[in-house]
Amino acid sequence: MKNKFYVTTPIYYPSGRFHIGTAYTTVLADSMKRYHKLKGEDTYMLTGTDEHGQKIEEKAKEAGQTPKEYVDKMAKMAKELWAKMNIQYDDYIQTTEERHEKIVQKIFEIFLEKGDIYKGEYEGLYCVPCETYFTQSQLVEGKCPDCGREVIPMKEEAYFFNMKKYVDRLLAYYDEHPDFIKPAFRKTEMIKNFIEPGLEDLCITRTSFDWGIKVPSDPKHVIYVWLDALTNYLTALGYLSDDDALFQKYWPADLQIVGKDIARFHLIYWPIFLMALDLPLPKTILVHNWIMMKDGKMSKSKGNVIYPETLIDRYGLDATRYFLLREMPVAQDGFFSPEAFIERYNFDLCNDLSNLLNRTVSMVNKYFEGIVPTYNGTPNEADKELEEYSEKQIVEFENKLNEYEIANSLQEIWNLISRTNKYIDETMPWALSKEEETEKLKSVMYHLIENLRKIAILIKPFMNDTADNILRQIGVKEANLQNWESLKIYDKNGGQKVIEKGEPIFMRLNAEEEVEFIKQAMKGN
RNA sequence: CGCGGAGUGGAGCAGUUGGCAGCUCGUUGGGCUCAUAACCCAAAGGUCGGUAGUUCGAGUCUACCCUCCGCAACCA
Repeated sequence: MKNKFYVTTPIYYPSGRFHIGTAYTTVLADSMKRYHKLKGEDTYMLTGTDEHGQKIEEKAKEAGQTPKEYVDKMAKMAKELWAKMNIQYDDYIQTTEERHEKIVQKIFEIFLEKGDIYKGEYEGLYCVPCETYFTQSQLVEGKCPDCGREVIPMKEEAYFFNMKKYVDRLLAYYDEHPDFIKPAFRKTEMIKNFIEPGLEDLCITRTSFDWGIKVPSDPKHVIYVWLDALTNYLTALGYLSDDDALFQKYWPADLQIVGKDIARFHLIYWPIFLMALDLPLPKTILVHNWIMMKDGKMSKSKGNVIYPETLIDRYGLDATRYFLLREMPVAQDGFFSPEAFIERYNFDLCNDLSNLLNRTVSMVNKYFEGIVPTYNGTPNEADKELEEYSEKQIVEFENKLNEYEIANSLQEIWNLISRTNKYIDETMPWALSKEEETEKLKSVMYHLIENLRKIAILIKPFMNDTADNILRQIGVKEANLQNWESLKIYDKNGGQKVIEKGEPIFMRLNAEEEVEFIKQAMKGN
């Protein structure tokens, strides 16, 4: 029986163009999926868009479209971006699809019957012109943060979910499942900030706007964002539908990735909803931080917004994915800067990785007419050491990745790349050639090609095309030398022909020019 | 007020269970020539925010304090 791996991204709110942060979350999910797939697991990845609510209604009006026309257009754009980024999602859910809306209504009625939902009054500070409620802390100088006008206390009839009923169970669950929340400090944050002071019941309906899922038994109410949005992870699998085969197979989720802005909803309300439905909880919810700019958050007015397309079009998909994953620490905010991007490109990708491939292919051609020698033991002192080091790095890599320390796991791969570059200097193949130490030279070439093979497999989840390119250039064709299992093999490579002239996978960039290019692109946005 | 995170050589960061302070970039010097002026080696550079304490020994534990960032509940 194969392991299964179900990974989700949040459903994004399509009120504007997706920026690099959205791309980051999705690349993270995609990479984890590809990693588990490469290990032979049965994987399933879900992404989508959260398409209800007042803001969408407004955006649609601005665009002169119906809300549904608007969200369909946005979903199409999102899918185009994910195609461009080679995201292997298995399903894309839109919360305006019938398969979702029907089930959300069903879930609402279940909660109502169970007595988890009750009708009450929502009280808040209301801005009449903006038709929006705000909390005290959202106000700017006591006034509406959007239009600056006075807000007035208002009440409206609303349904609430009885969160208090489940608090103890939630805390017990936190306690018994240390892997449930990563990084762990998010758990402390939730407990200290929201649970200990007394968890409030969650308002789950509104009557002040229309663009949402109607409550079947009380249709003047529209189901408010969180019950609608969070349940997408279930409805996409066909939960409570006529065909729930996917649900049976994949639930509970193995990994749910969310940004820190929506941590509270995923770490408190979401598990409680699941408990109320008597469903198992996801194994891990990974909360990642944000991509910041040197001068703070990305914003159009600061002219520091970077879109993924800009980087992909000029530097390629793999370089962009590499930068995001390598530079963002997950548990801490990461910083984007044009300088850092170009440095990563030039140093890590060109100098270290691409150059290692290039010099190796060139030497195999020069010394052995392009035929990779077969394994002949370890006649060089350095061979054995390299083998041991490589083996160790693969373990380190997996340890880090399994803890979702993505940036560090990539670091471990690059340590292996550096070590392999160093191995060339240690063994000095050019000297071995001159001295006609053929057996030793063969061993060196073998070990270089073998390490490149392993490096290619290791980077495959993150940089698929680059991995394939490396394997092609070193002539590795058999499938059983390209899968995850084959990382354990060290003596079955060889005999094949490398390409005659190495093709640089990354070419060195002119740092000054490119930094300027990215800066201009950011201003242009 | 409260809660969470961070404060380590010029810059950006690692430092699970306390035991000679590491990495990348930059700087300086050297090596090599297979490779994209790339690659490899070496050196300089830090009283690990502050104070007090626990300990044979603390960047790592405790207390208090300072600075920066974020959160503060229905804003997606």
